Amino acid sequence: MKKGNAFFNDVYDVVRQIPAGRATSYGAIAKYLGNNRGARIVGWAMGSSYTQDDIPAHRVVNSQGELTARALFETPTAMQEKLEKEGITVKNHKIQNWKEHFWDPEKELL
DNA sequence: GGGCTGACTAGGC
DNA sequence: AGCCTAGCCAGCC
Repeated sequence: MKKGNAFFNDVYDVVRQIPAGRATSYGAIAKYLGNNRGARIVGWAMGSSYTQDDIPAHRVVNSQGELTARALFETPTAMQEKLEKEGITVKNHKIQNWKEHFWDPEKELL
């Protein structure tokens, strides 16, 4: 059995299944994959592949609904605009009504 | 093979 | 309430 290589694949697969207008957190994905403490790996895994158009990285934020990844985007506002374009209200780089926009893979993908 | 790093999270001060 | 520290896991040098 291979190592975390599958973990990366799982992360991409989950992120791709995130519906528009919704967002999830690294911790949620990590927990869904079995690594509730491996949230950093999730973010890093995508950080290494956020360049792929198949992965809506802008729909993945931290547990606070904060757009922590905007710094890696081409522009610091690209992430926010993408989310707003999908119907998510973003204020001060944070998702408003985060609880309502939160997309839990454990509940949706279960 | 050991150590560092990282889009995190939760707890402590 | 805000800042700091510790923990965890997987890839890369």
